Amino acid sequence: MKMAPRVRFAPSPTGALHVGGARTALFNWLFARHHGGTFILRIEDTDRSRSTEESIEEIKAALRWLGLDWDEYYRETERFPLYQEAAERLLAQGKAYEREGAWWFRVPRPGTTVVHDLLLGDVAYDHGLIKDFVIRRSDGSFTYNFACAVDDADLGITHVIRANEHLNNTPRQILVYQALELEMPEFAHLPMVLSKERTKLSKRHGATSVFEYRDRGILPEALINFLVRLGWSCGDREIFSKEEMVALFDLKDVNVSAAVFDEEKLLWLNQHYLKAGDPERLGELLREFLMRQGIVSEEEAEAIPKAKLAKAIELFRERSETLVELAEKARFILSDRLEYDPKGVERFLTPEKGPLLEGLLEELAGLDESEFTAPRLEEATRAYLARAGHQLKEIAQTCRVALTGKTEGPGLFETMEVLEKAEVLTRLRRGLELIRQGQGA
RNA sequence: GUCCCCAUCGUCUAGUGGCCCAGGACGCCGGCCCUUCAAGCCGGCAACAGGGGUUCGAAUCCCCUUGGGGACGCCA
Repeated sequence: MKMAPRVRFAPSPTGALHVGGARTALFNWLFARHHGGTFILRIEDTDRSRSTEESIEEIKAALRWLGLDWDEYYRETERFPLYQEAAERLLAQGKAYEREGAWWFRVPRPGTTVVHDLLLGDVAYDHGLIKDFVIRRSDGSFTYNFACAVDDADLGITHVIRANEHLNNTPRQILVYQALELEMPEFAHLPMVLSKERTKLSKRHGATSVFEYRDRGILPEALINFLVRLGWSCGDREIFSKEEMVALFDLKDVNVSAAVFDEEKLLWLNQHYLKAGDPERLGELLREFLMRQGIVSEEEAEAIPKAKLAKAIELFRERSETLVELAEKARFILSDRLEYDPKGVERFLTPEKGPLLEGLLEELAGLDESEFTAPRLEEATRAYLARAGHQLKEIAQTCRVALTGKTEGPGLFETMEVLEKAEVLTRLRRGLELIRQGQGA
């Protein structure tokens, strides 16, 4: 029986959590959860000049938003004595030396260090190519390659799962383990996530931070599902709930070549989760989104009935890829301030449609409020149209523009249902008014 | 420049020597449905980087070339 694994995600708090880091965190989290192990969040803030408290909080918030919970939490700046003791030991043993105030690790030469990578196999490094490196800066702080190895050993990390860009650091860390006679973890270097320009992800290439995607209306479950497929696969499957990922995830199904972050596919997944999710829950996400983006005030957002938001989700999720789009499309039901599409008005609110629209208005006015359900509305409308000798398609768009200001949207009768009787009559009358104005002009 | 990693449709990938004149998904194109836009359904286009080996047989193994990416800090 193997020991339960202990893995860590070790970001440096020098900025927002970006999607590449999120992917690394996800793989570590999945590995831990799949094997019933421990997932540790360790903040690598040994570079005090570049680390900020804001970044730490944002990274934690982003991980929580993604649903990646950690079991243990550490900050390297709080573990100073550990590094100090280890560094002094190396100095005393002559495995490190001081020069110009900094402490340097003495790389044994000649020699070779082989990284036994779980994904890549053996990778050999000639010590002739590895320069001595600083372990303790002249200001007394410790460097990454040193603190990282000491920490991983001290925390009993069993598997170091990190991005491929760290592969070349690994021999140095192995040297530290050996010099300190520490037990070594397994290593697994993940393929990089590349921008669509095929370069390392950075702020230069548009949205890269997790929260930027959130603010662009991406659902956390969509982002997680998208990220897990960057380097991991399970036959032909594309859709995975978090529980399914945990059950299915295995390092042996992780590949080794870099993956490009394809936003089109993210958008498709996002719409998938929009369509598949519980309307009430998504409705609440929409409420938060409306608030956070300042689309409506906090008071307004809180005043919107739960049922109405759920209805907005149901009506618009088949025609929206993101919450941004959905919020925009659903505006006409969340607010009575209509914005008419000029082209739609010009094309459909025309004089010859007047009489038919007016007739429909009268017909609907005769209906009881309780009859404002999509099926009943359709029945009544079709009956009226049949009597008048017209077809639905002759009036549908006119009606839609009057009700929503737009030429596209959900089914006409569903739209009427969600608007309810009073609002439908008001807007239809306003539409008639616009027709008359158009005539006069 | 040096070192390291990688190489299947535009993109994410399946494939682990014969089941592959290469499968799925996104995107794209066409059709159906239809009160609009979508969604859905059906169909289509599209790849084993090149060259050498190994083998009865290579997308799968080896070598070279080319291409891509990453690392070369008292950053992580």
